[in-house]
Amino acid sequence: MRKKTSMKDIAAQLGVSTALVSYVLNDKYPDRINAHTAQKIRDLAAELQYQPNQIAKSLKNAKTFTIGLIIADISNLFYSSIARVIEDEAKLHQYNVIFGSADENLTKFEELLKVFVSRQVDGIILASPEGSESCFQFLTERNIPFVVIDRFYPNHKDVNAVFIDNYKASFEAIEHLSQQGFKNTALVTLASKLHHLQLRTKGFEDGAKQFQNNICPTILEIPEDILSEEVEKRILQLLKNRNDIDSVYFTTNKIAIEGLAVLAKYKIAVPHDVGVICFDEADAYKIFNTSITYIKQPLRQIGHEVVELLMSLMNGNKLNKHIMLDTTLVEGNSSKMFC
Amino acid sequence: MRKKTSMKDIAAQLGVSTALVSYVLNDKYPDRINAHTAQKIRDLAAELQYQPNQIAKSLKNAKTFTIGLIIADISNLFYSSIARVIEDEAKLHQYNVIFGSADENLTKFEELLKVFVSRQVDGIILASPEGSESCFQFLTERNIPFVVIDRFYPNHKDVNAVFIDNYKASFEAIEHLSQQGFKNTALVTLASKLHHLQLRTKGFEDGAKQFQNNICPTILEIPEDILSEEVEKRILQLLKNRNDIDSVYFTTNKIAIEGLAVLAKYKIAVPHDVGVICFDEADAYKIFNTSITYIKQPLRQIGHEVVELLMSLMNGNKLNKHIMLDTTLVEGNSSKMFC
DNA sequence: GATATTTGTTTAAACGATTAAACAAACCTA
DNA sequence: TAGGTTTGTTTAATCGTTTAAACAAATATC
Repeated sequence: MRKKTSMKDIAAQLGVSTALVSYVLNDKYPDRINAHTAQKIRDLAAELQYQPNQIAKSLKNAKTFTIGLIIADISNLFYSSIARVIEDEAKLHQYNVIFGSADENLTKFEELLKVFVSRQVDGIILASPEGSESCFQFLTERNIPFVVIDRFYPNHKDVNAVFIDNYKASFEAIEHLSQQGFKNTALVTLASKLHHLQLRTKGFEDGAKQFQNNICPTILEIPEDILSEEVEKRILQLLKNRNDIDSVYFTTNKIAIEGLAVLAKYKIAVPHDVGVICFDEADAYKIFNTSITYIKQPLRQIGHEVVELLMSLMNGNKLNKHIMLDTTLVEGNSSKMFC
Repeated sequence: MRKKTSMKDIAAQLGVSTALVSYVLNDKYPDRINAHTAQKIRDLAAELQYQPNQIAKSLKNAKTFTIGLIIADISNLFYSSIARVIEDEAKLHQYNVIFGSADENLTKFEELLKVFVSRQVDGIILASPEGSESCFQFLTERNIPFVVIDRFYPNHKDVNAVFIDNYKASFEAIEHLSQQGFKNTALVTLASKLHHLQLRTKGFEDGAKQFQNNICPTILEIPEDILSEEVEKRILQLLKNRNDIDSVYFTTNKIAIEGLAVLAKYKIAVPHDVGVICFDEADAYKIFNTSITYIKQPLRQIGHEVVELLMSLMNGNKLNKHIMLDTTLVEGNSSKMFC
């Protein structure tokens, strides 16, 4: 039940000032301080298991070594994987991460932002929800460095961001399907105005036009808050009643899982009855009776780039970077017509 | 680029003392302070978008409103779901969460613990790895409230913990399989000395004895750090070469996914060729061609109980609670012999 | 009208660290 | 031996809050 040791305690026990203790433990004037005294201080600090009070340090230095991370939902595999990488990368720079889930909800998001500002985080990484653009000004005014991940706001080109080439990923996905012989791909996506999702749709449309000669391809938009059974109904309708559609492209892993579940449940054979390509990885793919072709995001690289960029901003560099990374197409059998 | 507003700024602009500002903004002596002055202070605070410096508050009050969370790996669905619930529950009490992944690695774990102590977290929630028992004394000495989740250390009955009835869950899983007609269940589990996993094994053994008259049931232990192909080989060997085994019980969701993937890949029909029951939920189950029977942990309740318990400890209550919660068996077709 | 009470506000120390500046003693140096 | 330099350490202010205690002016009490 011992009280936590402070510099004061060490100083008092040795009859020196706290300044000296601070200098020694921070190796401040190594050639000035008496070696013997220094050793005594270090020994006592070790004996009392002194741990500096990071809060006091933060107050004095106006630096908390904390990064705030706001994501849609920590229990979504994509975001938790990103969170994991960011945690590791931050640790390399002695930074810690505090996090919050915003659930694509503007109010929650703004609440979190306020809390992070209150806690004097040195920087923020965020995947901000629809309509959150005003936060950019809020943070800029307060001089708080931040980087947007996953998303991109074309009206805010001044905002630093790390994201993937969503358009190209989609475009190439359709190119791939077409090369494999699929002539009419349908898109199943989230109903959302978020630019990165729009780009996935755009890439799909342009790909369909270019590679499948399809000016007006089928698009199914699933609203965010819809019930699982309703999703099932809509996807089933698309797949059962439309013989002209020979393949499907799911634009998020959540939707892909819903979709694959429907395929499994209604014994729609992949790729025989319908070809499949998905965005993002998922554990679930391992279990599907056909190996799944999917678009893989470079998670580790995203995490690395975003932390490096943020560190640079926190070091006072004025930057305006848009780091766009490439995805990889991991080929399974779900997109092979003749297999 | 405006500097952050402090109480000092507000006080200076209105020609009052910071004490008064503090009293007003914290509603400290509402019937003492001149209503007009109070309003002026509140107005200016709003106008300048004053956000209290939580760091300074923490230093003064010796309270950070921060909970440290150490889990094995934030990118594992079970832990990220728990993290999510804990985040939400903590928020209800105005607490924030800082987190770290320990990867079942003792050194990383101890590092994290030190960082959290440094940062003066008010309490810690941890799923501590094998061999980490000495941390309990470390935390107790420093008077830092903590609660263990998921795991239980029988040699440390003084430690507060929230966990599920692993033994019963396993025991009932075998009872269920036996009721459905399965006569010889094999266990596939992680090679680990962690007590909660041992209990899953014990429950299985006792269940096999009781319900299947099997004194020495088959157990396959998978080492933690093994390659995926090697896992596949071992599971395949078990399932293909042992005709006497009619069902399998996977004790973690990670292992279950590996196992189900093997079943899917080698067209081993479930439940026709082999019955299946799994521990923990997974998105992946949705996609399997048979609906999966699994043991569901009450995640929300675990998160709720652990935060409530920690809050109580942080309020100075001396408690010694072991909160054991029940799991639910979610019945799918994978464990129905005649389906 | 002297004293007590209430009302409204300020003063100053504290939390645990950091750090510029001051200081004292010991040691050159010419 | 006076003045300068070096060595080793302390003093005191500071970061942004909180809060007990002090204080002054206005009001109530007898």
